[in-house]
Amino acid sequence: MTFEEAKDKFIHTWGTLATQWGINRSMAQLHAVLLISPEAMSTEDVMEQLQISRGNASMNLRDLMDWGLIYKQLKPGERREFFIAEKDIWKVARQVAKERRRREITPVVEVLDELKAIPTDTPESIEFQRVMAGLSNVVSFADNTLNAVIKAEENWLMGQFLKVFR
Amino acid sequence: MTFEEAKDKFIHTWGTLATQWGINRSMAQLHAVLLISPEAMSTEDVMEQLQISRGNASMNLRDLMDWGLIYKQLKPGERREFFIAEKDIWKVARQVAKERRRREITPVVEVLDELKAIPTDTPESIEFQRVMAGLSNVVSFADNTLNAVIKAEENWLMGQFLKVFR
DNA sequence: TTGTAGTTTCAAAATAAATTGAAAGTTTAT
DNA sequence: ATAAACTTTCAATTTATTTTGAAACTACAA
Repeated sequence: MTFEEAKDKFIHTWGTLATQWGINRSMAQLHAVLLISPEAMSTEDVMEQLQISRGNASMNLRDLMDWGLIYKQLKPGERREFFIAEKDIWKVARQVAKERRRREITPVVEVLDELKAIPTDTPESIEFQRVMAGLSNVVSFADNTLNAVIKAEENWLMGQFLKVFR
Repeated sequence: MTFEEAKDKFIHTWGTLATQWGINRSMAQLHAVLLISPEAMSTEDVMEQLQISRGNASMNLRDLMDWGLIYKQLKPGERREFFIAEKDIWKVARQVAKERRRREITPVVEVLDELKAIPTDTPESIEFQRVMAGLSNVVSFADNTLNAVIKAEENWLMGQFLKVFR
């Protein structure tokens, strides 16, 4: 397999995979392209490489910035904007964990807490309670696990930071 | 909030949440309904409760069985099939972890292993290698974490099993 | 100002995914 | 065998999501 083929395969695979999670193809492919590019790229560059429209590129680049996965880079003397991906993959994982936690875990916790509070009189409501309690536990576990990832890396970064001043 | 309201809220919330993961609304709502039902339910029952078509119910009940989240139950003297959900929420979590691992992690590992093998000559291909190696690490971590969930519960089950013969 | 290079927005079009419903298929009882 | 009760399948429809492209907007330069 040549480098070009490998590159295409990666971009393509990443796009397909992302669809299974809630992420759209363009966004995943934009991320893939920027991840493996040693240079910052302009909107025009990525549009051409992925054969997508200007609007699509613009919107998804913004979403990627909202997720904290890519950054704008201004080149001196250049009018247009360039984009560069966060290259520390653990930081990428941390960002994704953070976002997913915020979007997916937090709202469930809130609803479950609310639903755990209903009275248990009938057999149906007792069963309901049991399920809510069980789900609460599982969700807490997921939440703690994600937090561990997020915090572990933060602590590691903090460690590196402190070394400098030792 | 009355019990009926809580029930509706749970079913509705679960359906919405599921969409963010790759699961469709009907499947999630069917699961929710069966989870909180103390009794096994017929296809007709769930169709009526969720106001969905026979075909939709049939297909999604099958998918839920494929995921190992619900079971068929035959009632003596009854011709039609009844469905009951796996009520051990940790077992549910374990099943979901297993399925997602199989569908989402395994294929990525394969592609990454293949892509890690390309030659590193140009600056571009060196960068590419770095990214692939980094992703490999992260994916391995996710894989190990999921496995820990899966195995922890299996060991626990195995422990319970062995107790009987002690 | 006015023009130019660039970015963002958003209604409309294209694409993808979920759902329906009726026909075909199964199983059991008579 | 035939019918009745029930389940599955799948082409057609509906719904939801993604993508396009051109107009509106912004920032800068002459």
